[in-house]
Amino acid sequence: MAAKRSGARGKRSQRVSVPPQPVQEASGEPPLSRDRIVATAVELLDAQGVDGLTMRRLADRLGSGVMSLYWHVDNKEDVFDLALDSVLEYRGPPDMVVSRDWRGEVVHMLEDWRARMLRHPWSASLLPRRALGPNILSRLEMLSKSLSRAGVADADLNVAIWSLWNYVMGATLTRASFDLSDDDRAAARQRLEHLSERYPTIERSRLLLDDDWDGAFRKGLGFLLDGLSPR
Amino acid sequence: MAAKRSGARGKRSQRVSVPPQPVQEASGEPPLSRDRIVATAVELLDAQGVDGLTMRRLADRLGSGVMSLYWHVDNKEDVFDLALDSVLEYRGPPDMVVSRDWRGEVVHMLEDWRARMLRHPWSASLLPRRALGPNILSRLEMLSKSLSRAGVADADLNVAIWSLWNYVMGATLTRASFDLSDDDRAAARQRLEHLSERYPTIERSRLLLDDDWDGAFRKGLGFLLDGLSPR
DNA sequence: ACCTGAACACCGTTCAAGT
DNA sequence: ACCTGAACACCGTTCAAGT
Repeated sequence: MAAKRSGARGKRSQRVSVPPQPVQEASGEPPLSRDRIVATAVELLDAQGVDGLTMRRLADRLGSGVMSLYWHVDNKEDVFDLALDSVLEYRGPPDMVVSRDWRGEVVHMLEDWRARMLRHPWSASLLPRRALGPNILSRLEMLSKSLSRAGVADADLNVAIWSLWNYVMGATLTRASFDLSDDDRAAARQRLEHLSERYPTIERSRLLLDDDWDGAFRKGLGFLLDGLSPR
Repeated sequence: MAAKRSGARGKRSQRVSVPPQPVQEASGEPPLSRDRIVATAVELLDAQGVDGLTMRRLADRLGSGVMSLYWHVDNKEDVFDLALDSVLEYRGPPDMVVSRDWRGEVVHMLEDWRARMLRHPWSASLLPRRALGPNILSRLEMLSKSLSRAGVADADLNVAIWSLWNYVMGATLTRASFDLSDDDRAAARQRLEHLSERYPTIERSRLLLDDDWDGAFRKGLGFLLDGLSPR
């Protein structure tokens, strides 16, 4: 699948004559680059999930040979690391959230983090097993500052940060994978029907059927922050 | 763990003569069975991780052809589901933990859950993406009862359960994957050295170098339970 | 009822080479 | 400096068959 190169020829004949590009053919494909590879990897991951990203498919989308990728990245792991961090950027709280309101700041950052991961469901499952990139480190740095400002003791700071990390990761991972087909939901629902006698309490509270994920996330986060706040 | 049956033959010669097995050859291998497949899958996963489990290797260990497995299980996913639940059994709290102490009960179950998953590090990453098996449902049922008994309002019950689930899953997943080689630790340590100026706060608190995972888990769980307890 | 080998359509990466 | 195809050693699963 080396190139569309000559494929553009005669598609629409009204294109103005392009100034001759030194190396690059007049085709649509810009040259390969780390950035292009990462952006395309994210597209592919969004479309096909973790298992859907293969070096061959990635090269196909980029209109290059498979092995050309290896000039720009070390290996597939590298692609995962780069794609992951690229998705976790944080632009900071909106101005509305006054900077004296540590709780508002923290909630905003964590909800934004979760939302971004849910928009790229593969990212949540990758994050805990990869090295931490700059974007996620920035988020932790911000968290640390806010909690300090909130009066969390230095001795409790790391525990507090990890607790919030754990909560966000657990919630997002679970939500991301339960967001499957309706068929799956129906199957689960049916499996639970005749389980009532073995698990009466969770059956009664409809634990596995409640689907207000956003509300539950926010409310539980509230409880956790209550527990973390200096009494 | 179906049987050692004929496997004992000739190990120590003082075994009494075994009655002749009808079909099975005198070889060491008991016949294939779902249980044997699952037990061997767990061994393989423990030894080689998620990517180490392949149908071919599994068949090898079992001394059978690859395709023989497919008589007993539907596919590889099925093997994962069975292996996963087999590892999550809970035998209940020890008698020491008086049953009036809801907090002690909850902490015991959650620490046992985490410990089991850490003993089989592949299990944590599988749990959120697979259907919930009977053993994990029992744990949730128990959790639900304890929290009810503790006075958590019915309207908060599901949120409380999911919060604890999230915390345990996040903590265990993170711990399981950061438990890598010493080389990795050294590399991370070095990467952080010259990051101090970009992330001063997490650098100062040594967030990424602290390795009292067990202590942090327990302490953070304490904070969360504080937040969940009716005030 | 239980087990099998051959075959198919895939993988990631090494290597030696091309421009 | 950048890109390439062929080759290697793997995958999970379908199929048609054997006992």
